Amino acid sequence: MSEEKSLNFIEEIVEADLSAGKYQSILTRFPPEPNGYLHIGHAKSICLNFGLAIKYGGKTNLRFDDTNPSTEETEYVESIKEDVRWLGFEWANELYASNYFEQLYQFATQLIEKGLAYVDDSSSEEIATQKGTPTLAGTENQYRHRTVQENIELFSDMRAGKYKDGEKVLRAKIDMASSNMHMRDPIIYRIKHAHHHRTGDAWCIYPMYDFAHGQSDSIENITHSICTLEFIPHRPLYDWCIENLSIFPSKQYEFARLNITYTIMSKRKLLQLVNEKHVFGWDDPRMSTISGMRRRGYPAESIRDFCEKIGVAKRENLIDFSLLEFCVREKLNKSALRRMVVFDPLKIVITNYPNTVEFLESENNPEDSNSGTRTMPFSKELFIEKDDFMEVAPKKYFRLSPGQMVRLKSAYIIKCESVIKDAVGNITELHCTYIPESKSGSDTSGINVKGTLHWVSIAHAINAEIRMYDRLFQVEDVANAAGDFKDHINPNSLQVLANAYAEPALQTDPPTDACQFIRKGYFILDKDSTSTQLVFNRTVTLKDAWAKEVKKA
RNA sequence: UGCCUGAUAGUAUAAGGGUAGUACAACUGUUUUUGGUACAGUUUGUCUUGGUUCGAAUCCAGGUCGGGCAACCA
Repeated sequence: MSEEKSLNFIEEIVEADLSAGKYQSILTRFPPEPNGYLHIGHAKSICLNFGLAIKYGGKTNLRFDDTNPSTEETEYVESIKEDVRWLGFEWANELYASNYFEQLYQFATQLIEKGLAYVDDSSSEEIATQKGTPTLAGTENQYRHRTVQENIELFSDMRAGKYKDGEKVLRAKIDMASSNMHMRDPIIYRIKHAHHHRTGDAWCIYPMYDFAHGQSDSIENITHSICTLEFIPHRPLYDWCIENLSIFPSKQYEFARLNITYTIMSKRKLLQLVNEKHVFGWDDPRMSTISGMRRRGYPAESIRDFCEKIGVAKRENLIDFSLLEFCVREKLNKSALRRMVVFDPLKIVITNYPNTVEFLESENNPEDSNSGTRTMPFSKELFIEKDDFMEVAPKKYFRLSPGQMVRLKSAYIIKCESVIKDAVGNITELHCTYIPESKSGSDTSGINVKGTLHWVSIAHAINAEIRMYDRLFQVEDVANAAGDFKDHINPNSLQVLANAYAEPALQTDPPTDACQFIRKGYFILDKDSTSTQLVFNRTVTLKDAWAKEVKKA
């Protein structure tokens, strides 16, 4: 039982319960409301719930918390299932709180019969007023003293559709003076003449979260019901319902939700970004949604690894976005195919190279000896990156400049002989010479150069559109920044490069996973690609020590 | 001026009365046909005041600061 990695507080609880014989095995659940797409915060919960079951030999249910028909849709159910599966998890049962509507109705009736629930005719404003404030006790109203029989009939009439929305509610009769606001006779059923995505028009009353969640856990025999910190004040009510209904005692445990710098983690705000067209959709690669990250090229393994690294605790946290990027790079460095793409071209002519084409071999991934090689056409006229040449080079600049030599990756060492300019003095091309005996793999030149550049043969290059993403927000702590969160949107979060020049392998053999454009970063083919136009999303840049050096100067 | 929570490097997370450790970030080097990777190293920390103890991040008491709670949302 003593592993190297220390346990988080929930794992400790589970191990204690198991070793005390409280449970033979554990059952957890992931309970999203189908009113939006899943985001990286949900991934933390998914990894926790499913991870616990895997680690301790239990099971996990996927349960849709669909008790509010006005916000929920089947589209969301489908996306949630896709995202959980993509993350690499399989649920034991696909369930819905709406499966239990009849059972929940019976539970409510039982409470009424025990004198623990009553129908209240007050308006929502009246109920709010009577509730008091955190420092002022609430007051009881006349409806609280209705008889059991009267309540049974009224509740039955509510179900039968005799009342309009808001006319009546069912409340638990607990304590209007409780220091916990949630215990001041919480509403447990409301009237909503709305179409439900699963039960259709069968119901016009719907249970509130507090009367559905715990009971659903209990019905499923969930042993450990894990949720976020804001539900701590609900726990006494969760336990109250289970106790007064005498049903299976599921237990609720709370952990701190995930926050990441420069991003938002709220379904409501994410929906706003989509509706107000600040992004192109739920799966926009800049979004913190699972689908956005998938489209961006983040591997599921990286997201799981990230969730493992951030840990589980009760303290509020704000995780550096760079940790997520680290996880992505760490995985992709090992698995991504290497390719060459020139973003901003500068033509070079190798004056002493014949008018022929040579196919040079280049490794697909130096980190993976099983990844093999590919060939790249090499010719007299090439493109290199404009950034990789400076007419007047500063100290420690290892790239090309007049009279200097560099290696072209997997090809030859070249020397810049002259700079060709147009009438206004713009550099139009470079004339270089190559060292024939410096060919990669059979270099006998004895020359050592500091810089290695990526390149493409102009005649063979194919066109590609590159979409480069940056953080969506400009402030670290978006949720707590002053003003509206939309004031902090980064106006440059997307830069599109319409004409990049890619090596032919990218077209003849399009990669399905993210690949590395050497010296540029990791990129993945986007679904917007067509047979004639490749479109790539930048997943993440490479670390760039030179950029840092330049910044310092 | 209520109730509930929490506080360990810049950010997270361990140490459960006995060496404050790990990861990311930052910074130095070494290696390198990616200024990538890999490797080696450096910097930075127990909110505060008392108490118990041979010994406290850990136990006790007070304070300070942060978060949550008054939706017919979840």
